[in-house]
Amino acid sequence: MDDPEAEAAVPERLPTAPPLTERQRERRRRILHATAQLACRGGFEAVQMREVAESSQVALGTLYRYFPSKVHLLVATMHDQLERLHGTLRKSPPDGETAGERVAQTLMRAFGALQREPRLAEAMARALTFADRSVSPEVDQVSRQTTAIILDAIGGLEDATAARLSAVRVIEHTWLSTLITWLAGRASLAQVRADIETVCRLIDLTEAEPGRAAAPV
Amino acid sequence: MDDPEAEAAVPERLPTAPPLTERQRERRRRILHATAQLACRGGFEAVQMREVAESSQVALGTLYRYFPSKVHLLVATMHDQLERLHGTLRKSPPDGETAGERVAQTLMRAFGALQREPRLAEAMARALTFADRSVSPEVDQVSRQTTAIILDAIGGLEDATAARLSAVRVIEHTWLSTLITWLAGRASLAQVRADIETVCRLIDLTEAEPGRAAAPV
DNA sequence: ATCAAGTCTGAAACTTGTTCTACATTAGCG
DNA sequence: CGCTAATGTAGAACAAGTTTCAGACTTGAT
Repeated sequence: MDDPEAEAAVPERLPTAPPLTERQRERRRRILHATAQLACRGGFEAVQMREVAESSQVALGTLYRYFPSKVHLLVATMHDQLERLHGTLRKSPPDGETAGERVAQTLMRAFGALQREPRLAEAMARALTFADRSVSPEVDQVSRQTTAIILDAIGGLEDATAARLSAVRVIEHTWLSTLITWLAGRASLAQVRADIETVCRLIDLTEAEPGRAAAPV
Repeated sequence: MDDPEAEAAVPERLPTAPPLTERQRERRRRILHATAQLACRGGFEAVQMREVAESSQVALGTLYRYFPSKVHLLVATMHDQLERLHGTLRKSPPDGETAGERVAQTLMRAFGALQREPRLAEAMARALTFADRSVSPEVDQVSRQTTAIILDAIGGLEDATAARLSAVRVIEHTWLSTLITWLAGRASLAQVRADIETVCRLIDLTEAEPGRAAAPV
């Protein structure tokens, strides 16, 4: 019936971006701000739709018009925060020797940033992994953002090989998982660091697209 | 306050296993069976506590005495299913050349098994990553099981080095994440396979512990 | 067999995500 | 301007996870 294996093709209605008026963009901003604030105080469960609506001075129905579910709301919040983070990261590029080291460095920096508001991070990360098919487009967006951050750290503007893209995906998975594991108190910071460094070695095992200099083992 | 960084120490009350009577074990079995059955039909959302209670002929309050939340229930179900799976896998060990190949082979086999009941897999996997601190002991149990499966595939009975353990954790994260991503329709089977194979290379980059071939403790 | 403690049951209540309804406001347009 | 469709509002209603409670049933020890 609706098994997976519908081969990942989910355009949905992201492309349909009806231009928002000023007041609407303002409302949206207020909502995301209220969400982040509530999340900072008490994580996922403190983000209650009625509270968000009240804090952002918007009716519950309106909140649902902007974000069709709590998960959508939190994934959008993650998108928002990641954008900020990506900007920050750009300003001080990693200085590792190999691409793998640079990626590890960048991810640990990102990790540090999220650590500063652990409850917000928890809310966003849990929403992200709890998301079902109906949130796929939005989750994909976040995923593309993460990919962009990693590719930035690798540095080369070249197209990556399939092997390298696979490595990037694996790194992404690992990054999110370790984050969640740490947030749930099931892993120490040392383990997180070790795992990030471990997985980032995969980058140095893959060649960049021909014509570029890369450092194999 | 209760930030993470309480340095991952979660004994909780798993050690306190009050011996169950026969009828109790029977009830528990019925509950897990009903859960799996409902999950097979409609995934996470079809597992409704009232339904589970009714299907397993147990009062709602009793269900909650056995499993303090829906997430606990589904994580326990995963534990149950993994036990079964581990048994199956043991019977036909992987035949790859390198440890990494064997691990990849085993994980793809496990993946195949879960694919057969995608909705059940979805329910269990989502519960697992959605779990918060209150479920840490149970999630850890599942994690240990997965680790055991991977170590089995590696084959050596030797203690693994820290580097290798880190690799195993990374593989675990990747395995779960790809599963979820596939279940949500955001990745193709080919990508799953590529990512599993990619991450399993990490195993062949790490040496097994020198000399000793016995279990300490 | 009996009693106390612990378990189970059925049903209602409570919480929070989500939906719906009836009405007010706004924005774009002829 | 004045209309109309879309958007926003307040609040009730609904759904499913979780809690609570009074009373019946088991169990284990005496």
